Amino acid sequence: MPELPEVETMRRGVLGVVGATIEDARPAACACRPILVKPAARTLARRVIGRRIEAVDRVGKRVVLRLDNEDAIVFEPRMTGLVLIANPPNLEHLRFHLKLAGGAVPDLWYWDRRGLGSVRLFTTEEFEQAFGPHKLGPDALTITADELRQRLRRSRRPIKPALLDQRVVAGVGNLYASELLHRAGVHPARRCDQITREQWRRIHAAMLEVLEEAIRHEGSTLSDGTYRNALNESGGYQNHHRVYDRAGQPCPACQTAVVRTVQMQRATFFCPTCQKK
DNA sequence: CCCCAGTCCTGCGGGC
DNA sequence: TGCCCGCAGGACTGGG
Repeated sequence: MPELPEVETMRRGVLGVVGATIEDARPAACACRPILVKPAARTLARRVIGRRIEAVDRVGKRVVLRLDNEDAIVFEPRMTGLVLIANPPNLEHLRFHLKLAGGAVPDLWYWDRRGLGSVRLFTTEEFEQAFGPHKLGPDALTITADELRQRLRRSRRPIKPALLDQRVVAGVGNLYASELLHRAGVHPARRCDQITREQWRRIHAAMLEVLEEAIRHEGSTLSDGTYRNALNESGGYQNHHRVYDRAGQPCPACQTAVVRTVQMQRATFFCPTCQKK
């Protein structure tokens, strides 16, 4: 479930690799089915060994290691992936190992229980192809209210699934979409083309507030316990959720029971009192 | 272009 | 108590 706050927390947690040189890069010695590594592990290793890590960035829900030849290693955690500089939750699902020298931290690991994530190496051209403006919208932390509105105001889609579209805005996932719409007081099924300017302003403000607050709490670790920060510690924002995974429990604002619905085959949570259709 | 269903994967919780 | 099915939702594919 890593969304923007969780991936940003991972990114901050591994900043110590900046300045390190890559000594080796290989799939971890585990018994599990291999994840997607592109190009193939041997080629990837040949191209990154000896390279210095210049920066750690985030693009949407991915962690990006910028190398000194302008190539980029991109970790995409999808549902259950973690970028770690400490012991992983278990050895069984350890997927990839970057052996480092000369940084402020030992080594960097990619762990992924379900294995839906990937480790990929991109040239600048390939990176632009994959994550350029035609593929990925502006980041949720930097998009303006007007930009968000312009991108959706003519769409007939309901607002909640629209916020999950990474071409519209990058970083929002299922959990924070429900949370931010509750804070904005907008019903998740409200059609984008029927949302007022004032509501767009509130949606944008709530998006920033929720994401920044979640980053301050180092993300949400749900009941399955999968998400951890780079040091394999739980996040804390799950204790501040107002609607997500709280069906039947009282809305913190008005005590009405939170409702669970399904949109686009995904669970949506909202308060029928605070979020009128 | 716009929108949506289906797909991958594993662990777990609910129901019987 | 044990087993099985369905669900969790990232991003991508293909079709209408």
